[in-house]
Amino acid sequence: MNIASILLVDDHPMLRKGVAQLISLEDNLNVMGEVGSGDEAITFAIEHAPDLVLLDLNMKGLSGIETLSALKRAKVNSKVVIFSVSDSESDVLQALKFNADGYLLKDSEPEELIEKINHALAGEFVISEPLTQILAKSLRPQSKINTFDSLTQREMENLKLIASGKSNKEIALKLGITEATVKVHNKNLFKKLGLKSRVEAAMLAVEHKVSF
Amino acid sequence: MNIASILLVDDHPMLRKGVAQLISLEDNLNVMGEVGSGDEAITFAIEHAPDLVLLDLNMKGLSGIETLSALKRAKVNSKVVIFSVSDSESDVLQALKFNADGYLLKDSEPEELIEKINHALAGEFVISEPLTQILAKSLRPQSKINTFDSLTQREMENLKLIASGKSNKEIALKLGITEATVKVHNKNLFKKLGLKSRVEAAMLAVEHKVSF
DNA sequence: CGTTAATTACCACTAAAGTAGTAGTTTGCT
DNA sequence: AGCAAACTACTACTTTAGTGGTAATTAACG
Repeated sequence: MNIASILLVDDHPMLRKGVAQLISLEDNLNVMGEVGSGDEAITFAIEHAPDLVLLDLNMKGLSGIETLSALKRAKVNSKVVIFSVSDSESDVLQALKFNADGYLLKDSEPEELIEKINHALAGEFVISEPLTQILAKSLRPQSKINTFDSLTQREMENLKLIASGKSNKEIALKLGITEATVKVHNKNLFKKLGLKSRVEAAMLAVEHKVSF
Repeated sequence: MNIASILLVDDHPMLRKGVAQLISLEDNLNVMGEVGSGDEAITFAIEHAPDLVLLDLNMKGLSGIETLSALKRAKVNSKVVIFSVSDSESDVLQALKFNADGYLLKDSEPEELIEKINHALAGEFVISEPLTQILAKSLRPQSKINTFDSLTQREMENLKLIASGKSNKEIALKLGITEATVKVHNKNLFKKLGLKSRVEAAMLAVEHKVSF
């Protein structure tokens, strides 16, 4: 196996040194460069095409996510693994959304870090153990389904049909009621949920993973 | 710590025995019962309220998912962990959707199984290692983003704003163009994607995880 | 037996959304 | 230079959506 080149991106030089040291102990890994900002990371990555970029999330200047996004847009052929202290759901999900190749926590054990980096290099998506629950949670029906508790059956049916792209006329046909009645249900459900339009209703429905 | 009671649900007696044996070796775990079908599982669970149900997915009669769904509906206060050979995305996602408390693969190492069961009992969501990638994948933007390749920049912007619930007027304001122009863009993008309304556009956008 | 909530339905509008066709600019490509 | 694509804008409609108010029917609750 070849030696894999790694770019460290973090605005804390101390931490960079620590990680660099750790990585340098591995025979098959090589720290190709260290930079302290997103801008530098992008420049460096485009220039040198490292096999993997270990990217801090909370940086001054360009944020980690922005950097990630820029790297992916630039079609840099490097794996990009987020390396962060944050275990917040939104951070993890954002990273996923922008196609990070992994998300590792800074408080991981050194051995775990090395292991996961190797897996990431092999093309696997890697994520620190404690985050699996977050992933799972975000895929579940939100408990916020309570939001819909105030809706009557009919209103709920309307909501689902709206979210499946149906017009009022089609809904009326499907439910065997008049379009006027459909409008009444819509009006009421909009008011209950504080919505302005059927589009908002549809989006709310998917957010809360209403099953159609 | 108390001894946790476990119900095994699997239509293969041999496998049940194997797992039962494995579990019985643990001091803090106790196999409270073994059943071979979803129906029996539901009856048993309601009757005896085990701390955890280890539930096979592919059973004759009531499927594992149906059983899971029934158990959750019945508000049985047991953790339900799926125990399956299937690592297919749809199975895992379905299990999540119906609020399984975990998803473990039958080819897990015995130690891992025991460990994960304990974690599940402690309230954690558990999942076999190889499945983390599946979870991650299903959260990512589908590669189908190609669908939107035919759209121009402006059409794309319109799409995003539509999907964020904005009206044509609001879109016009935001983009600094007239409402008439917004309608033109909408018309064109609807035609390109074969859509009938902005609601369909919005739904397509979320399906493909367009970033807003 | 009242009362309330849910469902249905109409009317009368106002406001959005969507469709068709025409057309002027700019930009990039040949 | 010439063409195509993208972006802009307008006119003129037609269709959907959404709001407000009124009201009858039914089922559930106390």
